[in-house]
Amino acid sequence: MSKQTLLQELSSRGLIAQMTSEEELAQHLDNQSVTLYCGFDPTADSLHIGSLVPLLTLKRFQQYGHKPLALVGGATGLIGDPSFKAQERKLNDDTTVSNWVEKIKQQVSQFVDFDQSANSAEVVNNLDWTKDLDVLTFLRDVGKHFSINQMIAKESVKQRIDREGEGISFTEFTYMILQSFDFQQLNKDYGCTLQIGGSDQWGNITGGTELTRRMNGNKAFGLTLPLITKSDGTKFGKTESGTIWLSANKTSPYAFYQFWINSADADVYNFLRYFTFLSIEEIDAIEEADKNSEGRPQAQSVLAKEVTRLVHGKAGLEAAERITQALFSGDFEELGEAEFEQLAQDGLPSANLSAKYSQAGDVESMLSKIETLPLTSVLVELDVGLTSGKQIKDALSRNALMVNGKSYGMEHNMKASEVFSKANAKFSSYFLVKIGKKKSCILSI
RNA sequence: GGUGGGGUUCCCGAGUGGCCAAAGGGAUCAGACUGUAAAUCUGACGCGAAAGCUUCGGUGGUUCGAAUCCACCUCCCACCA
Repeated sequence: MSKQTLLQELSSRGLIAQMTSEEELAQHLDNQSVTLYCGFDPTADSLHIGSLVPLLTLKRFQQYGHKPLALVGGATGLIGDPSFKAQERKLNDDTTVSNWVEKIKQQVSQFVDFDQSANSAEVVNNLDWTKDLDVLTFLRDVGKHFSINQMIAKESVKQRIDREGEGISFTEFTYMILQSFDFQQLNKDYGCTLQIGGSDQWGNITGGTELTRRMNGNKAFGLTLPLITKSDGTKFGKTESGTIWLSANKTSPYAFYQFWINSADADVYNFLRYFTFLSIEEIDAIEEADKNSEGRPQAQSVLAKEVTRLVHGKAGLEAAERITQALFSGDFEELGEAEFEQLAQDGLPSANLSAKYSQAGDVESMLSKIETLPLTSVLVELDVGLTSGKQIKDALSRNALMVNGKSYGMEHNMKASEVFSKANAKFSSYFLVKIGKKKSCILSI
């Protein structure tokens, strides 16, 4: 690793949005191993790729010898962060949240090292120090340090307050105080002097540095990461099938890999800087090479490969590549019988027709059953990632429904039994169904 | 508690008695062109293969006919107390 400082590296990756007292922070980080933290609130049973940048940044700090604390918001998750949210959010009940906390703890753990060395990472839960805090103590010892005037002036809640037709509850308004209290607490217990987070967290973070100064008399720092944006202005991290999650149960490694491979040219080099540990030089080299070559850039596949490996490991990456290879680079004719099984296991949606449409599970009665059904409803009922008959109808009307390489049109809609006949099946039992270019599934009979 | 303003299909947002499954925009999907890009063009976008069916916070009512009018309820917001 070159003799660049951490802050220089972060900045050349475009990973710094704002920081408190830059000069002092640079010194602080150069002179010693610093304990820093970043919070992750449990708003679902998994984190999504929006949390990936802070997670990886924690690791970058650790690589430079600093000690990361990953805070899971068992307490703050019960309240809900109002920062830059247009609307008041629904409260989740405490058993749900504590379930989520457990899952997220695990997830967070895979991104930092717990090697027990001096800068070994730790996971903490802010419920541990807030659950026994009583209201009066909180109001007297903590609340007294906050000025409402300042709080309502913060950009993160200002638009909520100003916006016609919306308001903010005291509960959410207090979120900032809780998060500030976390920082102060970690400062006291772990000597934590730096908090990082998304740029939407700036207000909450500076609240924490202030409180730490007032309550503990210690200097603390904050650093925020940029909001990841896409060149076309649409929201990063969402696709038609919804959010891209880090959990393999919610977003398969294959789908995850596909998400990255579909990055726009205008974004992909930035994403390489944000989401991978490739050096700046390597990334620049890729960009240069792509510029000089005709046709398809290699950046997307490098990105997909790197990030998928980070999140889903080697096995997950291999599965994703196997499916991608089978579906996109030419002919599936070369797939062997075992590979059909493998694709289903690797995360391509799959279903068994006989099991669904025949009580005895035999092919004959299945075929006679689907004889009367339109393809559109068969494919939807099989629950292989096709949510609406409209999608299929649309594909049929353009002959874009491919079953084992053969395309079908609207005239086949009432001929499901013909399409899925034994004669058409690969190895007498498999169908690779493609709807359009990018949606596929495996059916067996 | 009072006064006023609101709740429309994923989101924003038109629509104030029939021509409304409901304008427009965004997002999304598909096709053509491509590189599983971008841009552009085309189509879809409540459910349904279709005939048709179900919607405009809820329940009742007026009417031949209601997202639109009336009553009550409910939730949200602002201001006042």
